[in-house]
Amino acid sequence: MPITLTLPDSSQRHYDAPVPIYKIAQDLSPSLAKCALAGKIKGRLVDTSFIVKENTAIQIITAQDEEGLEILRHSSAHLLAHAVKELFPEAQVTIGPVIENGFYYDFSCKTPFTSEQLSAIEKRMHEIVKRNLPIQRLEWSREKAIAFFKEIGEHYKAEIISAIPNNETLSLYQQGDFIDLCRGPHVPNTKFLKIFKLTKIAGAYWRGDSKNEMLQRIYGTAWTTKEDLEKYLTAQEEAEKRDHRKIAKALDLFHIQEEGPGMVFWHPQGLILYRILENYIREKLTAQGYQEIRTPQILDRSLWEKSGHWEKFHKDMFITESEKHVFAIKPMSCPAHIQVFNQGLKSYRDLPLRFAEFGCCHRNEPSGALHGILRTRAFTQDDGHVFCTEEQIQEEATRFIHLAQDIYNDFNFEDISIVLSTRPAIHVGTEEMWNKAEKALEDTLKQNHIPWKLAPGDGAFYGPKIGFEMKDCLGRSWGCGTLQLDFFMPERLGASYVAQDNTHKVPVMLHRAILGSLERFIGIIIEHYAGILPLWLAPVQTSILTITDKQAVFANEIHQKLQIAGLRTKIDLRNEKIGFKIREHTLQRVPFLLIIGEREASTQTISVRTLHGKDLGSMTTDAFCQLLLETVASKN
RNA sequence: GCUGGCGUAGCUCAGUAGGUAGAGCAGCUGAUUUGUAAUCAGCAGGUCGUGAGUUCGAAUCCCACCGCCAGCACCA
Repeated sequence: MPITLTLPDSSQRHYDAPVPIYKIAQDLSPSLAKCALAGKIKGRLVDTSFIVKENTAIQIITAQDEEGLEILRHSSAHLLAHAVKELFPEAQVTIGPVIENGFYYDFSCKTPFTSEQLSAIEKRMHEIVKRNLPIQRLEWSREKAIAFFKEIGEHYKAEIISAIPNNETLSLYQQGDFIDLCRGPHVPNTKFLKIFKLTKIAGAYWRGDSKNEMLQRIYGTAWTTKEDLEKYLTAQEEAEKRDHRKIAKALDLFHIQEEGPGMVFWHPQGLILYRILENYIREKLTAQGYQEIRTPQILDRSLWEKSGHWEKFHKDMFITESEKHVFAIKPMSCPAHIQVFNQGLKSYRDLPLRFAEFGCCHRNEPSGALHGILRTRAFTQDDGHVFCTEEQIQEEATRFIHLAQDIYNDFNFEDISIVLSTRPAIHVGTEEMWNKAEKALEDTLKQNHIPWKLAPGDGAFYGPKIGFEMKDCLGRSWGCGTLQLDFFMPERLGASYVAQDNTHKVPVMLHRAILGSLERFIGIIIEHYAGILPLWLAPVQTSILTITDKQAVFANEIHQKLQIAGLRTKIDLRNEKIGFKIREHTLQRVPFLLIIGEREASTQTISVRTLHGKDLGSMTTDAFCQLLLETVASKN
């Protein structure tokens, strides 16, 4: 039966009989055939050995295509498993997917891999590549596949097959003696796999469940060209220099020590940044009709029992006691905010009622989760709770999202992902409530044309949430802003208002934060700006550097003027060369350096040098003040 | 919490057939009065994470604990 194939440029090719992809590539051009990794028909990726039997659109995939690179990485994972099996026959293979920038493969083995073994494995991978092994697709029955993997002692593989639905075709891929279960597609030959590097070893639970065995995971990265690989590795090294823990040490912002794991000692410089953020948010919230409150740090166990936290989270709370009463140090402020709401009778006319608190919370996070100031055990939330009617949800959610976007804008964040998390397996409240709540959040996102990712089952036990996630220097995501709908806790803690019809109704509560935790947000912005904070955030905005001590009097006058103008200034009168002073203050990332020598003193001007070494020339102190104040106001 | 790695001066790091510690920077003292990213010299600085053990002798070897780093799990 003749078939007609449509190419990406809309041209057509005719064949008299079914034809494999590699043949089509050959017919198109020999050079294309040489680098063909796979084919794409009807949006589905297939091996080059795949035989096309019907009229269809077709595309040849090479390493230049995004999908081609993914296939390369996937095949690299198989190559890794192949090498491991040759070197460590007793290791069992499990899964080996593609991830951002590379791949990993999980192995079950008695002893973990060492870093020396990692290089040996990498070397073996290169050897296998040189063997030019064809990679062939096999389609076996379930019985045959299970029997095969059991026979060769690959029990995890057998288990994986058992979990695959009966109606699905089982495909396996063979390169030399190595056979792995895989959906495919794969590159046609191991010779295509050259540009890769194994990066790290780590433990990982089988099926991502901590109750299961811990497997040994090997991570690798793979690229189309050597240059891409080098570029990636250099970029990683550069990214590591942005680590907020390193920068904070260099800039003397804060420290954490053994006696207080996950708890921050803020130094003077760091606290300046902290306070700027706090006051900035305070102003924004006040403008949005929030009223700031402050609630106790520890509260009696009975309140946490009522709220449901004791049952669900008491292992994660710090507990203390006094006179036979057990108290929990608050892990969040919401139950306390309801207590404030409950004081006095509330009318529907009071709603929406917006409370804000810079609530210092303690959570006993697992030791392995702690990470600088991005994940701590003590942190301050820019917390807030909106009490409103069901009808007001949409409007309040929209107001919140606009506010969040407005604030993130001031920090020039471009890479924020928005995640909608829906009901978890264990949750309170009725399905009807959840349906309503999830829909309300989804509608808000839709109405505001905000793209989001869905995270099914990731919601809080009392309600669904919208999360704003930001990335750190190494691309790890951290939750910052959040909006959580709660139809449950107000009722549980006895909140009510008098409605228009004179009945008592339970308000809906919106939990919300924009920075999330001040600690985490500061960590994120340090990495985001690589420590070079914009003027409005810089702990020291300008340093005055004298050439000799003859200019001390004039320098002090300037210092005083700048301080009166509300600028954060340091003065360096040390008997050092100007180059030395410039270097030190530059390393401290001070945005503007004022050089004061005899010339300046005699003309009553200042010479301004930017952090990036640009000479702004001489100007009067007043002109400089104005320049800085304008820059601060613009948040640039 | 789990797996692996790591923990030496204020900071960055060196220090294995086990013989009781070293550099640079910072600090202090002195000299230098200097024009846009490191002036010179001298001095001082460490219970080698903590505890217990092996040994004539431990930063080094063994064990336990604490913390940090990476990943996993967790993240109200």
